[in-house]
Amino acid sequence: MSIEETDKCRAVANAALELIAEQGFHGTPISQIAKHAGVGVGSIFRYFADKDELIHAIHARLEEKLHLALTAEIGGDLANRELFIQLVQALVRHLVGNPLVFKFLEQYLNSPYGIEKMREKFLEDADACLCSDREKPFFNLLSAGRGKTIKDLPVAMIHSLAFGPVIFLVRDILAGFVELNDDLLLQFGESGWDSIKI
Amino acid sequence: MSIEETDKCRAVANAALELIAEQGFHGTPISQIAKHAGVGVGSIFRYFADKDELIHAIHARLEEKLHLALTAEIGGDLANRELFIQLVQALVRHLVGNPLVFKFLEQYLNSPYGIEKMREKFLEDADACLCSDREKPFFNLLSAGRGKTIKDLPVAMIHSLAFGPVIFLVRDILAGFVELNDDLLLQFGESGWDSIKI
DNA sequence: TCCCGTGGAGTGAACGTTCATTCCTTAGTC
DNA sequence: GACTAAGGAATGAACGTTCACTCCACGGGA
Repeated sequence: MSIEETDKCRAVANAALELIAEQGFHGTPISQIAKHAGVGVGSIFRYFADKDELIHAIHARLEEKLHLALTAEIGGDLANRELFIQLVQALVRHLVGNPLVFKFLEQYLNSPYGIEKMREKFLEDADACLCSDREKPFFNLLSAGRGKTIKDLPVAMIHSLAFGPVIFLVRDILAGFVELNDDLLLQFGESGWDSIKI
Repeated sequence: MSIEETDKCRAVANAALELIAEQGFHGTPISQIAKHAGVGVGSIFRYFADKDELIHAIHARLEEKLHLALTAEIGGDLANRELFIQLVQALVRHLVGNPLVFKFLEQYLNSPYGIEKMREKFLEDADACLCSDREKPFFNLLSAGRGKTIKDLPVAMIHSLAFGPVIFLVRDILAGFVELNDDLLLQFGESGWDSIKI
């Protein structure tokens, strides 16, 4: 069942997102999700075949929202300094502004759930996606510039250089280890570009 | 009990490392670890108070080995292009050469186990360590160069720029998405430096 | 030399708990 | 009354942990 179909469905998904982001997949029993959503345990299994399906549905929704949030702000060729920096800024802002999303996705991508998803995606289209759906559109745009404005390295390496720092930075911001401001974020974006530009 | 005290103890730790790296903490029951180690279930609880203690002990051992592997190769001021590049190369090589170590540590640091460890460390010495023990010595060396050869950004940000790409790259290499050679690794190290150098 | 007593390492069946999932009951709507 | 949605107690599987037991190495007495 689609995650958006009913109010209860959304309530379950939101409750699950909140709890899982804080406690992890194995730390949040269905019963707790049900209570937090104000719903009976049995109802959850009316909306989702099992816990896995619930988790995958949440992931799909978050990926979609993230995608929309970024494509709304960014358009054009990322093999271009200013657009790349805008992308990095938008990505950091979105993730910092939605900590639950970040925490959930981080867990998802570091779990058997995400690993499998990632591998499926990789097999079906080796050039299009590496670590997650998250960067797919940007990934293509980045690889387009290889050898022109961007170093002629394997796409996965460009990807690591571009997005590795972003994930680490967001993690540290949410942990309270860094305080971000506009100027710092700009410098961070520029630094990322420095690592991949020719 | 120390992880090195007896052969059986080591056998348990090695079995646990192998299984947990592949299946995750929650995917590997004690019973399976016992079988894989050729040991009775009860014996494990003779060596380690509980499952958590076993996991922490493995983590401690891996951190120590990693630390030794890197300090053996690297000495001097990392706020210096060549040494920084050497560090990145050594780190990637060690992690790629010991996939189980990488997979275990990645899981550990993304779990409540590691998060707590990380926070403890941070509270006890806010400047010394951020994401894990892994980079502590290098972290200090990196922060020493801030404003001289390295950009004057918060230490955590330098940290993200320096190590974020490394972790992402190793993950992609182990997943089979990139094939590494000496030249590529060198270019990768140089790219990392480009992002943090003034 | 042999035998028996002792201590402690090693074991795994059994226990209690937790959890995902089921399924029967109830409430609501037409 | 018939039908569907919702609820939550019941269920059974899986897990971490315990504990009563086995086994072996060793030492001292005969």
